[in-house]
Amino acid sequence: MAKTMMGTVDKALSLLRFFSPQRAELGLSELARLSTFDKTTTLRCMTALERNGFVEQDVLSRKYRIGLTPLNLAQVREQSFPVQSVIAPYLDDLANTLGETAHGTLLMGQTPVTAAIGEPDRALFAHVHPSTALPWHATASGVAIAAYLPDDMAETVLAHQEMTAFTANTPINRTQFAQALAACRAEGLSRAPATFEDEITGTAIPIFGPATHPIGAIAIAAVTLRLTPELQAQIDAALRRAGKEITQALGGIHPQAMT
Amino acid sequence: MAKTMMGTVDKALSLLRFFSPQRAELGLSELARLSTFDKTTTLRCMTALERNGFVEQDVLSRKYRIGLTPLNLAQVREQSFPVQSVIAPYLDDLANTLGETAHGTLLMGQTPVTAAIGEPDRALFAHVHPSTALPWHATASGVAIAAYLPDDMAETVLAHQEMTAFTANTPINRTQFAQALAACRAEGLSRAPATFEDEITGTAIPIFGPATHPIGAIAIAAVTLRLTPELQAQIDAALRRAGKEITQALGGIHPQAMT
DNA sequence: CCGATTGGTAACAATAATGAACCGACCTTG
DNA sequence: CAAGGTCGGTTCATTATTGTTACCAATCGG
Repeated sequence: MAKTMMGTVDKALSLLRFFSPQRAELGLSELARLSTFDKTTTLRCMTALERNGFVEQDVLSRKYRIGLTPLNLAQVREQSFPVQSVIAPYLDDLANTLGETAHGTLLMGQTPVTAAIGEPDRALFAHVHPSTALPWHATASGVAIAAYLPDDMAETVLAHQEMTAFTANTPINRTQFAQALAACRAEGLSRAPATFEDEITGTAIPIFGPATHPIGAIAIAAVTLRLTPELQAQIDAALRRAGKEITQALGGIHPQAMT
Repeated sequence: MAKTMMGTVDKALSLLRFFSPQRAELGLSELARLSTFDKTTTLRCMTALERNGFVEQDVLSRKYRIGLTPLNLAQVREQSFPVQSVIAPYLDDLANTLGETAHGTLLMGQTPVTAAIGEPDRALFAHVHPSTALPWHATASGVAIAAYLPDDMAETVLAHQEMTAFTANTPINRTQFAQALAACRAEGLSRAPATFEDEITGTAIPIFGPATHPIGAIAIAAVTLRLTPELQAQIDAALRRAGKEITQALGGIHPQAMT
């Protein structure tokens, strides 16, 4: 019974999620395959999206790409309730002072997506793909958000999780994942030692919205090799401070669990 | 047969268009009234949009606002097929050299929306609302785009036009509007002498996409009082040049009508 | 305390979405 | 060059999704 009861608008909207900087253009059949929707269903959704400027079609290749309407919506959002522009300066600051990559992840619908990046001014640093969806279980940001998700949402989100192993350290079953969540709740901070990419250690802290729900997270993606205990301590402290300030700046409220 | 039957996804998507910087938050009933959709229809659409992060609901006031997903989509779009970031520098340049407000309008779905603004460095200049929909008939940008729209789209767009009079000069019937379109096609440039706001004279030139369709326009909103014939000539020349360059930079093609 | 809002729900008839089969066009590939 | 695989797009009977009317509970303002 819990098979597939997705409204048509949900289908249409979810199709947009398959576009990313890496996959900026998608054909009809391609899109239908990815979404597991029928081809005609996909077509109708895309034409509806096109009518409203959410996607546009290349005249020659007939491939689809994100349209211009989202630009408008994003501007409206940022002008009235800025989030990205609030987080960005903190990330730049973190990256500069810590010398490692800082990135902000926002919860978009049901998936965490990298929304802003701050890169340190040095030759070698972790490279984070911008505007790309992140796996819940394998990233520090994902765990940090999931750890504080309200129960109902946590279930719907974690239910159909893939738990694919990106590295040897990636948690691949519910037990390991639950451990990571518990550890995060205990410390108020999530740690991802090479769970997503080898050589990179993630540390993340959630950002809260006005309902004590997490709306995202900020994280440091540090090169494991040069991650001394001292640096880790600096990262932890800096993240805690920045997280608190950002949550406050956005008018958010920490759940009582965190002091 | 004005009873347009719209698909459900169209309804959901069109609901998003009612949000603007001026009206950043909207309640359910409010939204239902604006859209003329039924209340429960509106509710179902909004919850679907919320599920996917296109809107979010204020916990206290239960009002809706644009969500975070559009931020992601906008980033994906600009990273792969930049438009806004291409136009913006031209606008700044135009504003500086001409001393009047320059603004870029992009065709989003069926409506032209201000996407970028360049303001001159002086005390008095025309103020253009950012991220706001523009009327087709009353603005130089609207006319410039409409004049080069493919026939099928022109019909669907112009069919249900309101033609409200903003000033004494606003074209208020199809004949006057058609005249403006013809004038624009003849000159390759549209002129709006106080058709939208008194004291402001608009001049616009369309920007073309790869299919020789207009995808938007750039315009100068000049203070009529100081608009000498010499300045108008400068504006015309600067717009023609910038329009050509932007169209080219975006990989667009001018229709043969324009040389 | 009242009537008029608000957001949200339940139920059913009617409409609109669905997906298998089909099409023509365009590639490779044998 | 014809076979076999794509591709985007169309048609149409079946069926599930949608819109509608009605009803609730909670605010709001006087």
